[in-house]
Amino acid sequence: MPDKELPAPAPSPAARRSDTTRTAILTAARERFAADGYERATIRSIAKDARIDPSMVMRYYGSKEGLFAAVLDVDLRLPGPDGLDPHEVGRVLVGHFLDLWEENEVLTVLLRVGVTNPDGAARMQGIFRDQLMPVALRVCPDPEQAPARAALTASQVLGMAMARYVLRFPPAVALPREEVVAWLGPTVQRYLTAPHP
Amino acid sequence: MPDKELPAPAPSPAARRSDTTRTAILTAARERFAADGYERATIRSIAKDARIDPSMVMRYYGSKEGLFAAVLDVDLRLPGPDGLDPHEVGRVLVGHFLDLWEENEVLTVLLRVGVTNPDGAARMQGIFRDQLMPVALRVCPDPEQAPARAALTASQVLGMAMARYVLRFPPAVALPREEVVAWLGPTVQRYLTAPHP
DNA sequence: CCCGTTGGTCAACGTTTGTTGGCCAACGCT
DNA sequence: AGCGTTGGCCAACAAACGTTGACCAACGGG
Repeated sequence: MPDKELPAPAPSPAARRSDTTRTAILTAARERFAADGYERATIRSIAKDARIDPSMVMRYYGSKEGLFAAVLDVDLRLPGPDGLDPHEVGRVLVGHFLDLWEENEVLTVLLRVGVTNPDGAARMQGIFRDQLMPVALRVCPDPEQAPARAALTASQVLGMAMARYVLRFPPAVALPREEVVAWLGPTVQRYLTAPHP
Repeated sequence: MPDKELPAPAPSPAARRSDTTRTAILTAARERFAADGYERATIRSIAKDARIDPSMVMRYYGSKEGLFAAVLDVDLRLPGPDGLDPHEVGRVLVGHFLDLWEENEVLTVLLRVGVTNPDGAARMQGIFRDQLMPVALRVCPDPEQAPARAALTASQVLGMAMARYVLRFPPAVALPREEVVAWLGPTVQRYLTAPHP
């Protein structure tokens, strides 16, 4: 038998018996990547958290980078054209991002790895371009300014996430959610809709 | 590592014959740490950049963490009580931070490592607390709100630095300096001096 | 001139990393 | 029952890392 039949019995998204293990790995990886960043999160530690053998990670995700890519499938679920009151877009966006950041650690992973790893930075650029820019295009007065205004918005949102969830500056952590919205909402509102200063 | 008896012939800042090598190491380390982050910047690669032997790094800085600590001696040189027009503090601070960020890579190192490494985050908190908070205390109306207002300021400044110098979002990089000041200046001004919303 | 001090190189160490292949147990069809 | 397929573990690999200590070369005061 010179020809080896590859395992490949279920290339389709059928339910596999190993799905529980797969998601256990994914969950542990998300936590480890969020806590330690890309380089310090080792496959061995992820495997230990998931209570399986390190070699299983390789089997199911090919490599550390493959696992990382699987973790980083992020959908910001930004509001569509409806539900976007142009007068409230600032507060709405800030609140939405706070929700996202506290709902799970994916965004922390993204930020931590985007800062460390060039591939992570590229992925972050992609998410910014594909998900935040359209919102800016919809609400800002001059479409030509949309990229700049989206970038300004991103800078403020990312900065607060940084101070609050990654660096954990005590005053930023202590700030109640509604107060963050009250401060940052008008800023984002201005970045997106105010006339060019 | 308290105080071991180093060869210590010149514990005082006297001129040593090896100073050129020492600064060569420090320069190479700053660039490598800025480009690669703490974990990926290896002592071997730093030594190769400085064209010396890896063991010299150990000799002069004790360990990788020692070298890292030597790199991270950051003085933001924020303006003192004089030269702080309360009506212009926003624009002044934003401009000053842009200067700092473009003058050398130390702040990029700090941010990159602050995000990855817990010690780096601690150091960043220290710089924030010791250097930015006093400014907020001086210009903001209610001293009790100073920490929160300083944190808000830090979030916006850090976020822009992130988007522009670390993640390199194209629209953020393309923004001319004066436009960044025009957009972010009023924001910081409001965070520091406007009445609580 | 001699010799202690300093600047620097070389080769090796022990660990940890991502990754691989072989082996065994449980399943599910016929 | 029989047997191929799948899920999982174990032991090992090579490479790269931080770190160490032995060794040599040049300097400089007595």
